Amino acid sequence: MTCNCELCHIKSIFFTTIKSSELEKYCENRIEKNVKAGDNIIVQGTVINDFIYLKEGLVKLYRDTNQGCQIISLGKPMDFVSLVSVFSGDKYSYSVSALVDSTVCILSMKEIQTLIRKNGDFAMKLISTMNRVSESILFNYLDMSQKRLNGRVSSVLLYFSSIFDSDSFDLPISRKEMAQLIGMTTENVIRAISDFRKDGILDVYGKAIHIKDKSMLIKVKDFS
Amino acid sequence: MTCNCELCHIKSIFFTTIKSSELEKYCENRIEKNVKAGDNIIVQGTVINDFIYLKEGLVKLYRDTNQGCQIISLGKPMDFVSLVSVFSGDKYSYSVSALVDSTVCILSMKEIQTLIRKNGDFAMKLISTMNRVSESILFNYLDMSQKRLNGRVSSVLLYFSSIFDSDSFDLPISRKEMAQLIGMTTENVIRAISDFRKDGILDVYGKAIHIKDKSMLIKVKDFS
DNA sequence: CGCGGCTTTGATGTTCATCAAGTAAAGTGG
DNA sequence: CCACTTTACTTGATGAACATCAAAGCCGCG
Repeated sequence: MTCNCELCHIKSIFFTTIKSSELEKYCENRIEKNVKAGDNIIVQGTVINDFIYLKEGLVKLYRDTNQGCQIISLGKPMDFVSLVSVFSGDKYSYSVSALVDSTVCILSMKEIQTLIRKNGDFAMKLISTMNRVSESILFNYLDMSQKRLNGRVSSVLLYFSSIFDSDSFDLPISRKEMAQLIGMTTENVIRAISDFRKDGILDVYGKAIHIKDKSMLIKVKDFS
Repeated sequence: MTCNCELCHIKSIFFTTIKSSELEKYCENRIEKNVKAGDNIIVQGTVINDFIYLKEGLVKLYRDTNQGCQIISLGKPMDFVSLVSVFSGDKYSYSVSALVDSTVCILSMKEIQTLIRKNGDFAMKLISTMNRVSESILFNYLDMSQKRLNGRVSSVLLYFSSIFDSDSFDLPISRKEMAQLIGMTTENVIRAISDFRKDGILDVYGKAIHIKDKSMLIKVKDFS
């Protein structure tokens, strides 16, 4: 395989701290894998051997509890996939699956651990990246918990609008998944979207969303 | 100051990876500080210069938002104080204050960064400790969000029972703080505690709590 | 083409927030 | 040390937000 990590658009996460001469070695040992929408990338309860990150696409991080399925966060490239528990336990405490066709890169944990020990700059970079991601997940959660139904749905819609960089997009998740993400019931998510449609804030055709009144949607996010 | 880090009961967090000969240097540069119940240790919005950890006592981590004050988590020794944002931003995104008389140790961030770069074992230890703490805060949040009022209050009471290692203890937080911790109103926290008292699960005299029926309290935690 | 899961709407009930009002406790200044 | 003020605590009544249940249409997939 031709090594192309030098050209990878997210190499800044790890590889700015690695000399080009060394990079080739890591590059060759890595596995790049395409996953289809719906495919599992990580399964809760399995042993952690790999260090996985998302190169392209969109994923959901979730966990199954006896109260049902709970979506912890959505991840895009630059957000980690191999997140929190990678260095804290021996088994994954959550699952990850692709929401759209995606590409992941897989390195062995051992190799990463060796890098941490050998390359202090890499270690620093990794720590700050992981903490930034953990913090954003946690604070997003704290923000969400202060909002009511309509505010939470607005947040999610605006999140998609921002990552797709458009006011028109196809929802990459079902109504049910949105409910699992914001901690409400499917019925009430549907009602919220319906309200937005009736109020002229959105056009909705199934999964296709067009935001007609963005400033209003932002107001709902901030004051609801 | 006599260096006593060798004897510190929480030196395992950091200092098992540091040679005794070197330890003395870090030990001398550190500041040990006693704080009284109610005192601030970290103030949201201030610049991060120090690496602070809790040696003894109990603290609350909280943030002020325009919706009011939100308690993010409680921390005891071995849980970090200088948590998430230490390596992810330049300002604290939360405050920390002591719930009981406590002792903190303060090192300079620069020194810690030097250590990370120089000592790979230290870096690994630090990463896994920080991730373990981040993960436990996040998953505690996820668990809480699946419970209703009485279940959340049970969880908090059982948490205190476990850290004080007794069924009789003085609540180190007010009803209002418990409300901010579990995301409910003060009135409803009081009602929940009142219910437990009426049902013979607790004896309550102000802040003094005695758990009379622990198995019932656990059932409430698990099924409510 | 038929089955199961997703979506949608309505009706009903539960859980919790809000408002109000009063008591107890704790801090403050003379 | 006491009067005063503020903050914490407590209970009840009411209403809002959300879950649950039910029923029906839709869509995709084997």
